[in-house]
Amino acid sequence: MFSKATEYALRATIFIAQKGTEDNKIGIGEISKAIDSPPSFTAKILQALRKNNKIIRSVSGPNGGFYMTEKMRKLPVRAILEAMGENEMLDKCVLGLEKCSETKPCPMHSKYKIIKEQLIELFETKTIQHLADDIKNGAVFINNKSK
Amino acid sequence: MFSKATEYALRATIFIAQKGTEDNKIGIGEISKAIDSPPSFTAKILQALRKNNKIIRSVSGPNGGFYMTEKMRKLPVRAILEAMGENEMLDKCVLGLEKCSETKPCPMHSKYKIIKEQLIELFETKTIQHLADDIKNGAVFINNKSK
DNA sequence: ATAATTAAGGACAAATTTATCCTTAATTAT
DNA sequence: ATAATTAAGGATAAATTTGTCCTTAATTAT
Repeated sequence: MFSKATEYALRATIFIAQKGTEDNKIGIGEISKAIDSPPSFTAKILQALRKNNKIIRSVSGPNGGFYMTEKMRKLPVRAILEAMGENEMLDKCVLGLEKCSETKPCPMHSKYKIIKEQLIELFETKTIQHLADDIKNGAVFINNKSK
Repeated sequence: MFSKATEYALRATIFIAQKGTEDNKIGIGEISKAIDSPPSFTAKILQALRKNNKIIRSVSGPNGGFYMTEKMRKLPVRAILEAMGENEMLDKCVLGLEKCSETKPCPMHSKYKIIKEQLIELFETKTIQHLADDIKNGAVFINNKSK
C-alpha cells in the first residue's frame, strides 16, 4: 500500500509518541531497533518529518533524541501520510488514469471510491496518540520480532 | 496502490477484453496507444500474462495480436492482480509488519482489515468482462486522453 | 517459396527507491 | 573549556522498477 519509507515513518512516529517525552528523548538507535528498520534511512525520514512537517521534534547531544509534544501526538495519521507524499496515492485512480474523475470515471471508479473514502476517514480520525495508547494498553504491537 | 506494471496490465487486459476476439486480434501498438502506456514495456507484461497466467492469448504474424476467450473474460480482476504479484499487497499490514496477525495485531489492524476485505471482495466479484461491458455501454472510460 | 507482419525474448539503459557511510553541527556533562 | 554524545546533512551505493531497442521466431498473404 505505502512505500517502505512511509511504513518506517508510521512505525517510528508511533513509537516516539509512545515512548518519547521532552525529558526522555529516544535515540535513532533505539527507535530503529524497536521498529526493525535501517537506522540511517530512518534517520533521514525523521529529519524530514521534523524539519519540513513539524510532526516530531529532536535535539542533538547527550541525552538527545526524538520526542513529540501533546499537540503533535494529536495529529491524525493522515498528517504523516501527507508528509511522506502519499496524498497522491489516496487520490489516485486504481487503473492509474490521470483523467479519471466523477464526470469521466474509469470502470472501477464508483465502487473503488467508496472504499477509498473509508480509508481516508480512518486515517483522518485516528490520531497518532490513539495508536500509541493502544500499544500502551497492551492489546496491540508495533515490533516486528517474534517475542 | 498498485505498481505501474499492474496498472498497465489492468488497462490492457480490459481493452483487449473489450475489443479483441479470435478473428479480430489487437496489436500491441493499438493497445498501448489506446491505454497510454509504453509499448515495449506493455508487451513484456502481456507476454507474461499469456505465458505464465493464461489470462490472454496472442498470435504472431500478419493480423496477429492479442485477444481473449469467453472463459478468460470471465476471470475476476483479482486474477490479473495475482498474476502481477500483487497478492502480497492485498495481504500486507499497513505498517509493513511481517508479524502482524489476528493474534498479534498492529494498532491499525482491526479497522484496516475491514476495508481491505471490501477491496478484495470487489476484485473477486468484478470480472474483466464486467468492466469491458461498462465501457461498451458508454458510461465509463479507459483512455487517458482529454477527448 | 518468399516477403511482410507481428509477437517473443534478450540485453541493456534510465529512473526511482532504499540503504549506507562519513563529516559536521549542536548540545550536554565533566 | 574540553570531551563525549547525538542528530543533521551530504555523498554515494545498491536494489528495484520502469522503459527501450534489437534480433528471433511464428504466422500469414502473395
